[in-house]
Amino acid sequence: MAENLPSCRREFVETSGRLCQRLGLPRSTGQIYGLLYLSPLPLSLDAIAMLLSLSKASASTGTRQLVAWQALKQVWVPGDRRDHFEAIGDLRELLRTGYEKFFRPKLERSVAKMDQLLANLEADRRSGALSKEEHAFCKLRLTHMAAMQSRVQKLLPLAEKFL
Amino acid sequence: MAENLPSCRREFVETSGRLCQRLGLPRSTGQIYGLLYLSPLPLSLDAIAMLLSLSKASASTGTRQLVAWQALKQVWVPGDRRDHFEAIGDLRELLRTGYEKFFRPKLERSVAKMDQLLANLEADRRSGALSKEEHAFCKLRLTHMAAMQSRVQKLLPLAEKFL
DNA sequence: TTATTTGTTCAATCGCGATTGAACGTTCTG
DNA sequence: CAGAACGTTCAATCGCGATTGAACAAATAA
Repeated sequence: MAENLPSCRREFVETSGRLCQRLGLPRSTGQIYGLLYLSPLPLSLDAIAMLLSLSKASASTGTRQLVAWQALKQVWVPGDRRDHFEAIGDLRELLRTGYEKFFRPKLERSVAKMDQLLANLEADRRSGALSKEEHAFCKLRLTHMAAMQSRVQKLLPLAEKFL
Repeated sequence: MAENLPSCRREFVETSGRLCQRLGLPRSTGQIYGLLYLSPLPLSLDAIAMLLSLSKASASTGTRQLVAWQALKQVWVPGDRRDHFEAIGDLRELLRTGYEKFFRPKLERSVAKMDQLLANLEADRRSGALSKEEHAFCKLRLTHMAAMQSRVQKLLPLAEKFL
């Protein structure tokens, strides 16, 4: 990022990059979205790579990821055969699809996992690997956790409406 | 983790370890909490390290972290001068303090950052680094984001009550 | 056709933070 | 007192995933 971006945009790129990093996503992805979120004009891959001092490879994978998340859209710029990208500014919708594509599947798998754990618990009891007391204790804790899980599952759709 | 844990507990350790890993926390931390969450008896540092095949150093730092988050408590076991640890089973409270200690400070800093960005925006406008149109566009987007931020800030305390 | 531009893919590298082993201070024990 | 048990700290290492450079395919231009 050695380039001629206004300082507020440079700072925003840095911030959004770090945010993504904290969330466990590639920093470059956040930088790309940050760059385009404050860009009045759509930018080409080359421009993105140059403005952010990223390799073309990173820019390519990053943009495709972001398009898949519907955080960017590709726009056609007359007289230029390169793809151009612009940010989709609707953050609410972005959160919604993020939840759908990211959190929800994970939550559902965690619920399935919990079922599996509870089944395993009974199997261990039958095989004698767990004493009666140990079994009772684990069952209590696991069911408590399962209850919390389902509360979270119910909460998120509500949160979506609230935002 | 080469040890004599019942398979359901071994699996739970693995799962909670991976969960923490996904959340950007040390895997060992999740493993420790998972081990103790399903342990009817408090365990010593040595026992934790052995059962999880972790170094004493990891066990030490992990347990202290978890104690700081009020996810574990230290209990005294008569006739043993080692510290013993047991999990605090109240997950709701755990989430609450996690929010207080982890999310809230981060949110507040992000709000401060947003103010700074908006100030920077005006400075760039005055210095001529931003054209009138660019300034207007960025301001629109940033204020939109600020609004979303404050909605999230209002949501989280409500979510806490819901759970 | 050949040369150029554009974007993707993939093995290799790099950076960052978790993990470790060793050295340390402290507290207990004999 | 010396020696052992226990926990912590810290520099060094290790693992994992982001990032890259190069090779590639596809589309366009000359």
